[in-house]
Amino acid sequence: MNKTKDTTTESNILDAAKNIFQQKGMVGARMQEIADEAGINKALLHYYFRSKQLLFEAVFKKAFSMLAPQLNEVINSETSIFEKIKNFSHNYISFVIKHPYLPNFILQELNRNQDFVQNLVKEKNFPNISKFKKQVNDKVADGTIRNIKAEQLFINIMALNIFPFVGAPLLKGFINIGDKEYNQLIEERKTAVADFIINAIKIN
Amino acid sequence: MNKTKDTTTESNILDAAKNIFQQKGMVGARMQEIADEAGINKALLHYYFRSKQLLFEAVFKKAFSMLAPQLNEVINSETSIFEKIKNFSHNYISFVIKHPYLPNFILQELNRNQDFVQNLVKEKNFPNISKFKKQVNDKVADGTIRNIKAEQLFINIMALNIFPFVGAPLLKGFINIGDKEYNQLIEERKTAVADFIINAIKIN
DNA sequence: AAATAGTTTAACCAAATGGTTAACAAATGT
DNA sequence: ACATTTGTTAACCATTTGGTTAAACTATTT
Repeated sequence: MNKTKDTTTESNILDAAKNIFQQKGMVGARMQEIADEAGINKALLHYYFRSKQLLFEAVFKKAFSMLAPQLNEVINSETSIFEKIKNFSHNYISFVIKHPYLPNFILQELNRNQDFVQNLVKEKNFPNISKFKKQVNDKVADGTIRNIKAEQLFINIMALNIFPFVGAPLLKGFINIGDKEYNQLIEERKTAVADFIINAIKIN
Repeated sequence: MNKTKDTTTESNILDAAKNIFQQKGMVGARMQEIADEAGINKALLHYYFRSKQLLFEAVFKKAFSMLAPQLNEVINSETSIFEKIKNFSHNYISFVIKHPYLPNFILQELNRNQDFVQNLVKEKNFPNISKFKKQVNDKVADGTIRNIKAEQLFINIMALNIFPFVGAPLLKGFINIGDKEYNQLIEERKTAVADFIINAIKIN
């Protein structure tokens, strides 16, 4: 019947584990805490997912799969570079506002276990920027945008979109503002980031 | 005599703790591992620093104090905005190449303990961007740079400089390159980042 | 209704972990 | 020389933690 929001034990666990893992990370999270959050016994966690490691991987892959397709979709669409940058920035920031722990969680765990990323790259649907690269190179060649390496532009796009979330505590400190004002700045970035990037690369 | 490189036990410990904490974080680090790294007994850690928490705080503050003054110095210098952006980017990236774990360590721990940042803000020498803010507003007013909020420009500068380090594993995966090629990209960013920013804001 | 398979729990366990203690060694002062 | 402080260690301890077991409970099948 209700396929969208099934409250089976398994998805309950995944949901609870997501909350705890994203707040505390793999090493910081306790199985007991996840069990409590899910309102079940600790042994039941091991019944559904054999170990902490396997539970973590299930949560991580699910989290990653929420972000990767977005990137893929935008970057491989048939629109112009400028449109891609606008769409990606707006979509990504809107999405992450709803899942604020996500980027930090993924970055932290990827840094903790460098090999982990090898695993992800192999999976289908892992973002591939070759199309984007070609597009940038073409537009540099025909004089639409300034001379820039596609890789550098890509890094810049990711940096400007993702960093404000992972660096939020630091930035709030530096700028000396509270949550409310900071969220307002983030909100503005839905369009401001693309404007900034386009100004940086566009010729006339 | 040798004030620069004293190899007293205390600084030995701090050095070992820095290595372990920066790689594994506060929760992931083990006191035994730090003791081993320092080549001493575990009890000696507690003799010098009473607890893991206090040892961690000592390491963290030392790490933070390596980054903050740099930012302060550049941002409060008497040079033009463009010079500031150039200097900061070049200095920061050069510095972090030598201490690659530093940004991720600080960001991670700041995210883990949101209150911690309150502590840092109070300390003297904590970066203050008010001078930078005024400078940006002036330059917007006199038509030197495009209309942009100083806060947004500041976030962008930080993002473009810091993110390539904390997001390295992810970016290497997306761009599909190895360490060597990625380090080369980072090297280029010493100048490329400032060019990008200046292009984004400069009018003619 | 009896048997079977699937789900959930309380109690338990071994290993790991931060921290302590008490004894020992090395400086340091008198 | 002796006493006192400072530095260092091995052994120990209480607690936490991931994981297991066996029993109980529930749904499904026969």
